Amino acid sequence: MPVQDRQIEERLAEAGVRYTAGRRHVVSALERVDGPLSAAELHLEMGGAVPVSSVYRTLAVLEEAGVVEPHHGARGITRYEMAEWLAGHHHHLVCIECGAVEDIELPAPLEVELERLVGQVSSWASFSAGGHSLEVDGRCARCR
Amino acid sequence: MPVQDRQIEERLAEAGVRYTAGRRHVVSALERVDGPLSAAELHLEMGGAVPVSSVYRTLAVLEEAGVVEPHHGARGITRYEMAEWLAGHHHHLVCIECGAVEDIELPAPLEVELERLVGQVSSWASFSAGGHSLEVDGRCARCR
DNA sequence: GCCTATAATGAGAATCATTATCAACAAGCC
DNA sequence: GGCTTGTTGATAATGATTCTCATTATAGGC
Repeated sequence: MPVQDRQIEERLAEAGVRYTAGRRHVVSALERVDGPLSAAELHLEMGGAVPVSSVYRTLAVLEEAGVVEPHHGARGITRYEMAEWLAGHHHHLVCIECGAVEDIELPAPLEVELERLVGQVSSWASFSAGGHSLEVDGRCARCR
Repeated sequence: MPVQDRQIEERLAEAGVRYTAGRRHVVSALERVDGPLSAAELHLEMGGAVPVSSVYRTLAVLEEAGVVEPHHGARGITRYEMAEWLAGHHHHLVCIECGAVEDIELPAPLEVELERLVGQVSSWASFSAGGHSLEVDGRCARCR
């Protein structure tokens, strides 16, 4: 229904896959919550509507199509959130205790500097730079 | 022998643990290579001298004592490198393909800006900020 | 509407990094 | 020497993730 959904459907079509009910479920759960969610958390968030096994597969498909982005955290847990072009560019506060992640936006001037830097990095190193993300590590309110 | 080793020994003593041969092995392997290493990679780097099981335990001890820092990557793999106070502050190029990590240093002016920002963040969010790290994602030379 | 080819799903087994367990061992101390 | 406590190595257990495969849904062509 929302504009986003159209864009997602298109993106999936380009990738040659369907935008099925299960996949819509996962996407809308990710849109509902802000901050990345793991497969298990998504499974819960959807009240068990989609089995864990399918959540994993769906996330892989969505990642492949560039609809979601992974974020690797402590204890081998991978959390996903809507890709930058859908959710906007932002950075993360990561709790070193429980792995929870909060989104933050940088003041425009600093963001501009970062952009410029990332551009330079690409030429220094033999490295084709894509995105960038600033992670601030610390302890969240609950773990303090 | 090097100054570093003294500092590490002290740090471990403060934590109430010994700086044993196995632990020295792991530390020197981490110092030898630049960029973070996983338990398995360390095991190899040391030619199997220290069994994997002990590598994991050693890394946990070293992390607890603040001698090394973890870096969580794709496929649930955690890589470790010498802590900031031993290796200097730096940032990472992360290959989204193979998970390899290269270290980079930021130009001083940008680093200063970052420091300032991280300080502010701590007050905005109910979050006690510790370190920060900028991750630039892309494809490394080998995976290109 | 009905078939068929193909994509997608669910349940459970398999994999792989990591963690815990526990018996054997070493270091420091009386 | 014996005691206490920290450390190690081998192996079993755990937990997130991936794979497999039989079943089900979907899109097109008729």
